[in-house]
Amino acid sequence: MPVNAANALGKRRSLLHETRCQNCSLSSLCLPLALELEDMEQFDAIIRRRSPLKKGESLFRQGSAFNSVFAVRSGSLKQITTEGSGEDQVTNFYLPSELVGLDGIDEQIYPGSVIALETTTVCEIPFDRLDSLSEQLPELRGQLYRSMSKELRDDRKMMRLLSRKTADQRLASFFSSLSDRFRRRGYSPYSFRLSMSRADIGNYLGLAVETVSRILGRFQQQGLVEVSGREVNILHLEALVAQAQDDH
Amino acid sequence: MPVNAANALGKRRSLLHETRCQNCSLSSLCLPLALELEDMEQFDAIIRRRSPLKKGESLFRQGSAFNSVFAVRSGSLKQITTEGSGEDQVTNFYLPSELVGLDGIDEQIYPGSVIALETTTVCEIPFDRLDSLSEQLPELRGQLYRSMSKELRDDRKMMRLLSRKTADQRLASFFSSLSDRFRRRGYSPYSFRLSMSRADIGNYLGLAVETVSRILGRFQQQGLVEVSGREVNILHLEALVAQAQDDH
DNA sequence: ATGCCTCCATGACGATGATCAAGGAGGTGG
DNA sequence: CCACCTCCTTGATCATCGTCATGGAGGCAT
Repeated sequence: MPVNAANALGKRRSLLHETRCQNCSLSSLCLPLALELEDMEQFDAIIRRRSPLKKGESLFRQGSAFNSVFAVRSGSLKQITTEGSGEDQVTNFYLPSELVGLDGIDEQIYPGSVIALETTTVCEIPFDRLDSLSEQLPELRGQLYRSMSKELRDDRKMMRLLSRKTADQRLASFFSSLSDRFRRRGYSPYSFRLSMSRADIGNYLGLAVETVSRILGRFQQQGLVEVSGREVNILHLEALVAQAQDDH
Repeated sequence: MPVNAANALGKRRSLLHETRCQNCSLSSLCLPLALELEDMEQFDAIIRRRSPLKKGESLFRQGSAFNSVFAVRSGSLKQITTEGSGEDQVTNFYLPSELVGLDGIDEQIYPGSVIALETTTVCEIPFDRLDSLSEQLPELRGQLYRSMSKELRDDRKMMRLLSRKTADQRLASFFSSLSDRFRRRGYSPYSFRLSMSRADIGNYLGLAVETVSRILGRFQQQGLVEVSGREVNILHLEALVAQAQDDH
């Protein structure tokens, strides 16, 4: 088969199979999850495909104009906000199917930069189109409300973590939460690769890098996990979840 | 005038002047802020009035079924979440015009209890009616999206506060934020009464009560504020705001 | 390979804020 | 008016975790 024929086929395949919500393996987790096939096509029509982001590239920058929300298709990202002359703060990590940018609706400006932690593809959803479509599709509207509501709940959990949990509990929470998110996406909840650095983790959890390192070492000694660089093997998930609770 | 006539008049007055959005002094801050008069009447029609909550009474309990969101009309409330056998965590304070309960949409359950800090009146907005009305009124829908988005942004700020700021900065942030919220509501930004206890403040900010006391004392010595019990007098708002930034 | 990054681990020290303890103030109900 | 309770303050001590410092490991370009 000539090379360009293969390319054309590849292009066609991706158009047919990869870039449409119906064929997306994430459709049961993503925004259109509640839609009928017919409605999904309408939704699909407003999506803009994006070329993949490379590690370190930003989806958008803090302060730039809000136009779209984004659904992560593959890879992962971090959100960072810079305030005054203070240093950055990692406020979120995003995994496939999660919605990025919802906190920009209010002021029509993105309140933080979002940066790819690895090669990452996203679906861009122009918000004005999404809003009008949500007028016609109650299911879509409901799902959008639910997504935002869930993010609010998750934030409250994070606030609890930051204000009441010890460093060990924070790390344990972080790993069990990651494990759970991988599980929901069909990956192994026991064995995965961290796409973020220790510094990112520490910043997110309100801990110094050194503390993260030390505690990971301790977890390893206790036989809870096996960590080698960014490869993680959870040996004793139960115990980790128990550690994560703050009811010592 | 006979007593029951006075009562009837009182009832009528409140119906005409106090219980309708058009006449509410908060309408420029509250959910229907973007609505035309005509649309506001529609919105008004789905509101359920509630008899005032007394101090300590709960609007709803953690875990109870989600049916409505609430707009605070007067007074103030705190949201507290209890996790496992751990102690309570104060996750929010609500002032007039703010929306309570948005984080319950997702799981159709309120994720925390909401308790009046003083005599408090709220407007109940059944969510299913709000949702259908938001189909017909794009302005209302937009405002709802914006409210949730704003809450997300505020949460991110709180996360930053909890993970990066010192105890002094937290208190300074808390007071300047309160000051600002009072100002927006037409009250003095310099002189107000705290409706929450030191314990609530500490819990909310991730600090021990003792620390809150000590730092308030220090602020007072520095001439930043005057505090007597729950009465607060801000003497040097600029300095307080400066303290609040974490760019020492 | 070699050098130069960034990232990660580990040790020593110190500061910030939690905990423990005790007492005062103010409000409420008898 | 007194007793009691909750709320608040202040002091002393201690632990957790941040900071500083150093060295190793791995990736990437030359």
